[in-house]
Amino acid sequence: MGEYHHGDLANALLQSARAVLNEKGIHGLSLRACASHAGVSHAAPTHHFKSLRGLLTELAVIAYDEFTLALQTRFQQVLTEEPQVRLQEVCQAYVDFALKEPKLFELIFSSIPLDHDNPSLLESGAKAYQQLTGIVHPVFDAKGLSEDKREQAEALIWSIVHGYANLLLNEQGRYGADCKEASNVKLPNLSLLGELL
Amino acid sequence: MGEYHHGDLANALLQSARAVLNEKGIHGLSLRACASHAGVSHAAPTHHFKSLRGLLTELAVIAYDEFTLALQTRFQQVLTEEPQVRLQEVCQAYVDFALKEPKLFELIFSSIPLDHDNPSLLESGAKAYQQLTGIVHPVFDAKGLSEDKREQAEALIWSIVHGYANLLLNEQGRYGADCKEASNVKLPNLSLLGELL
DNA sequence: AACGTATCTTTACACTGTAAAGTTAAAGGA
DNA sequence: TCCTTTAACTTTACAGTGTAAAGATACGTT
Repeated sequence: MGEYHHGDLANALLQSARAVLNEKGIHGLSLRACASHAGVSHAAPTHHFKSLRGLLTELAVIAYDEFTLALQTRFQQVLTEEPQVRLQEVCQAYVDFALKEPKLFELIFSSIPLDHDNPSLLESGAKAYQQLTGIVHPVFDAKGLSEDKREQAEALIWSIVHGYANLLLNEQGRYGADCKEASNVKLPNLSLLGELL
Repeated sequence: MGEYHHGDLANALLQSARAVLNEKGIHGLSLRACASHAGVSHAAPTHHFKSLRGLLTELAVIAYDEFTLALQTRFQQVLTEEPQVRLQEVCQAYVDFALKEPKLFELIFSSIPLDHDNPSLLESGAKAYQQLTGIVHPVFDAKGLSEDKREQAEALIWSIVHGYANLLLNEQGRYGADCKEASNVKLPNLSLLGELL
């Protein structure tokens, strides 16, 4: 806890990593760039995170936590207790997070190699998942579905949101970041599909 | 067209790239590994593809074409002309392709840097998109929707499929490739949402 | 005060993409 | 046939990367 040369380099490096990530993108991020950004030697990170993958994993934990918090906060801000309205609102929060923190979102939900057996990551990931299921459950609970059908329905719901966010980020990555005036995109009302399918 | 040392190195390299991609994954693929796999010097690819990005871009073109073909083929195999049934079937083909060629799917739909202004890529990408819209359109055509609503509905449909495929690949990448007995996953019937939302 | 240890730096190495120059083979014209 | 030009590679070289190992330094503890 004492102050060495730097004080709390681990967190400083995570912050640097986040900065570099947002500036250069995931594929432009390098361990040495993070170190340089934090003002330390290029081998310093190795001591705090075993490897680049280790650093990215810890950053993913932060991402998961912020993600969960964003959903939770939005959920609590909804005035109604109508499950359907709450779901729609949290789905919108899901999309909003993806647009507000595209790189962190990508870090979590892409194939970038992380330590997927890291306890912190597992815990934060589980919490996020738990948060999600806790929100969809009430929507289908009262409808008297079989376990099977309910799981299918939940999978479809999250597929919509996740796919929507992903496709948005794809467009954004390819045709410029402001093609949709970022973080102001409205997810269509899910009930629209109810009328049509 | 004449035979030099190799004959058609460009295609050989693409094939090698595909092999390496499927074996080592996208983040394990290297230009030098492709060259070595094709039995040529490490700098040979540069002459045919400007860079690694160039090679991946050409491989993405192949991926797009196979993707489009897969959807098209499935579409034509459907016996009914019922738009809704056809849609479900093509959506299943979408998911099947993602599971059968996860690396190619990832190559296309992830943030891996490609030459997104490459004419071949633009064309193949456009054809894929055209194939997709051509299939959803009939589903909503007869329903007398506003232009706006129809676009929203289409976006939601593709979000479902795309998100479903992505989430599947995520699971697969993390918890082993055979956690769902690959390429045998049934996309829930979309009409399920119609009953519930 | 002195030792041990955590924290960082220096050095080193294998690997990467890519540029540049050298080499070889095919092609085309006199 | 010979010569030139050009395409298809190889060789060499260099900057950048992750990471391991050893050296230096300041802190905490006894």
